[in-house]
Amino acid sequence: MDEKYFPEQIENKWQQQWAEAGVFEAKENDPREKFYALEMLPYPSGFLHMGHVRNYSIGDALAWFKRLQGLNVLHPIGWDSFGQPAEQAAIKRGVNPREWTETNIAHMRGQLQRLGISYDWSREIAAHRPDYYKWDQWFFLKMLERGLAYKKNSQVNWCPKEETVLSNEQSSGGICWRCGTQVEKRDLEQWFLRITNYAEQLVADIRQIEAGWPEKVLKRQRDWVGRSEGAFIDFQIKDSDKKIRVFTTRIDTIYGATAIVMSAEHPLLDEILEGSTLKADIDAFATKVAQERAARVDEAEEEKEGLNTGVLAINPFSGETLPVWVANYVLMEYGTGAVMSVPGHDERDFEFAQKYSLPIRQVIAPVSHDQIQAEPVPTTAGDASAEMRHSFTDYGVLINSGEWGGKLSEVAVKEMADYAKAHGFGEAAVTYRIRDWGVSRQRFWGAPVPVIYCSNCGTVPVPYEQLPVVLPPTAAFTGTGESPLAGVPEFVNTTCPNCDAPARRDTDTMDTFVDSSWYFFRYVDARNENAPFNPELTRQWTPVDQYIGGDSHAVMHLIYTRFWTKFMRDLGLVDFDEPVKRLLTQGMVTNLVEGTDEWKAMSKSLGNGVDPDEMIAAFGADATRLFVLFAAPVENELRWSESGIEGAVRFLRRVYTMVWRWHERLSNGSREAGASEFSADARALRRKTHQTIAKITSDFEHLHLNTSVAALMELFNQLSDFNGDPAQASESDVFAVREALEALVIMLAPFAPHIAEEMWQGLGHAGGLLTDARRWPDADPELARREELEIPIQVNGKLRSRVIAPPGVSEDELRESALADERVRALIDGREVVKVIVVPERLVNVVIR
RNA sequence: GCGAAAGUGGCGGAAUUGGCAGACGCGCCAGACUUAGGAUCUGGUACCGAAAGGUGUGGGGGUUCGAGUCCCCCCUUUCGCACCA
Repeated sequence: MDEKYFPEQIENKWQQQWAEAGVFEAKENDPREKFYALEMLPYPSGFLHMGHVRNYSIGDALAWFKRLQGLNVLHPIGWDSFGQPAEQAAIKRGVNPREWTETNIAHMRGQLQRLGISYDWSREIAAHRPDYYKWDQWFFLKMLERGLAYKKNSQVNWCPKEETVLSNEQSSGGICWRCGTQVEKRDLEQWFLRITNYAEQLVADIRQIEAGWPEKVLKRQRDWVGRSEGAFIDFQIKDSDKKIRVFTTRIDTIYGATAIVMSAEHPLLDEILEGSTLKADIDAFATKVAQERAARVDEAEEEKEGLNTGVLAINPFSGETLPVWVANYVLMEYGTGAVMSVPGHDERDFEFAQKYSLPIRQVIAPVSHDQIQAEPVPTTAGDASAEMRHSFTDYGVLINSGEWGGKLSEVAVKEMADYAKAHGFGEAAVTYRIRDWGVSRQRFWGAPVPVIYCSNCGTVPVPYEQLPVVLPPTAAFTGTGESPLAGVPEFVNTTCPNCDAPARRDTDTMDTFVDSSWYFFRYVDARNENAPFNPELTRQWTPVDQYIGGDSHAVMHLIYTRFWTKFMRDLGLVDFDEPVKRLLTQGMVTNLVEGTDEWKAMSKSLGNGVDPDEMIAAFGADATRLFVLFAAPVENELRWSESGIEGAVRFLRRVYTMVWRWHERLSNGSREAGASEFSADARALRRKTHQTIAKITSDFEHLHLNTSVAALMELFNQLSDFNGDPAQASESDVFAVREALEALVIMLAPFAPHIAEEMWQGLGHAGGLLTDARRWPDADPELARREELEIPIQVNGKLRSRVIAPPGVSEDELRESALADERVRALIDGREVVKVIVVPERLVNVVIR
């Protein structure tokens, strides 16, 4: 090692050695316990940003830790390389998406390598290459075979700016998830995947991962699936054989229904209004609602509006006739697109009824023991609108409900659904908010949908042996909204696999979330040409032990990949339900926006970005990574600070200098503890060493990396205090220093691997830190134990003194020495000692009066 | 509006089961070495107070010998959801 710390030199040296020795390449035939550490694969935009650096530094620390602990670690990386930016670049600047993407990947790979992230590059994948997307297509065909992929003409979310279809998740809130543009609705033939078939499992299996996933992610997933238990009820239309089906979670309130309210988009409307003089009005209303919804910019709720259709429906329980309304607050996308309006017991219905003077009827009374009822309970089934100021939405006891009166809501909910089923006008039902996953994209830069349309045979799947359906080299990027592939005759025109007649290919490509739904299974067997992966190998490596990424993927990616895993399980490719055991959603990296005092996520448009390359050049990869991990807990926002990173270099340089001072003495001296006794200082150093080992080892369990770094600094500080002259040091001192310094170097490796390797070598070790042997030190609890305890003494809860006591001191002894303490005696003099609380080995509290 | 999480020095943040609040770092102050210091090293650094001592974990109450930690009310911030029947 050199006397001075030159990060660039050391980092180049070790990056080269690691690559040559292939130390990060995971081997299958390895008997050691496996660990799969995974970070979300990046989109190759061209440049790494600090969010990536944080993500990969966390993952790398864990990967190193597990390797040093002697585990067989799989730590791969790849590229989410299909997607819109490449195509935008093609449209705007005429560059070829493939070349653009490959150039970006090459650049970013270089950046990752300069950061020294310990990836197994031999398993690198890229979604845009035919050897990868072939398997997207393969999975698509499997879905098709099993009826999980289907085509339907549907209203889809359309982003006018990006000229493409978006999934429901991608257009959440009516705006495009990428560009923020107001989303429109369009009618298009689209491929869908039946994720709804798995809705129940997506909720139920959450309990398998509860322990390892952040609750906030699971909550969002539960909300997305939106499971809701209730009942369907059919309301017969008066003087007609048509029925309106409603979904309700509160069938117990059905005697309180005073209207049926349908969505303005409800397909049944046309039928039931046939010949009605109001039809034109209703149509106009429907158009208006659609427009208002599309134009809604602010997030506020619209005022409820509705229109009476003049049609009447019959309440199957009470036989009563109810008016049928349409209203803007009933959504076609949820439930059945129609509700029974129970203003007495539903806030929205209440508001609606108030506005349109519909009757309000109370049919549930609160079950209260001693509490005065807030609302009067009418004894007749009359209109209660005058008395009620709010709806009463709690469960209670049924009143004004015919033969059901007196039953508790909980009971009625079940029995009334059974009754409806027995009489053929409804049944208990579970609905879900989640809808099927629309995967068609009118895009060039994606995996082509492997389907052929033949005028004789109809829709024909591309035979497996003809996969992959390869993208043409280029196309005309007009940005017209039609897939550019439609303008490439060599691609479109083909022959029917069935009858050899001329036929046309599907010109849509798949949503890029398809690529990322299964990519981490491909890492396991990245070069397999005959299958997406070998199930034997996935059995060895998956599920993923720890997945790390931003929480922006809490719903889309992470729900799709859970769905995909369940599908692969049904195909027999994997034998578990959940792909990821533990998930960490790391916080954002923010920086001050110039001219303000606001911390915002780094971005080009705000001009507050920090270039990782510049940081590496100025401070080194090790210091950059160390700072990123030290500056904040991994799940918190990380506020960038240039002076903070300087502190990290300072620390590394100090450690390096200390190793330099000792390295000759340590690499020659005896490795035995020797017969001589340890001095008090040496014992204290050893204590700190073993305490630190214990602390960091357990911190890794919860990825408390910031406190691990702090512990390393503490150990170093104690070493500095110990120090002394290496040439004069006794054998036992040398032993204590070696123990501390070697532990420090090894435990630094997950945070700053290059300098750790360099120092390890400097301390006289050949062959690098990573071998098959378990190198992580073990904490010896005996050595970590304190020799004497400083026990705080409180009087009436206030700290007044301290006494020194040996470990294992008895409660009586502690009490005695506390009461004998001079300062305590002065305070209790002339007062009555009420009691003395002794917390063994920790604290004494003398209570006086 | 609903839901969740969080509020600790000038800043980022530490603090097993309630038991010494402020670890570690940044910044700042003083000193040393220096032609110089935005390098390095040493020491100091919650607040008030000359000191003794007192006060302190968003605010108010409570439980307890003892509360950053537990309970209740309120305030603020961030995030998520937004008519889900």
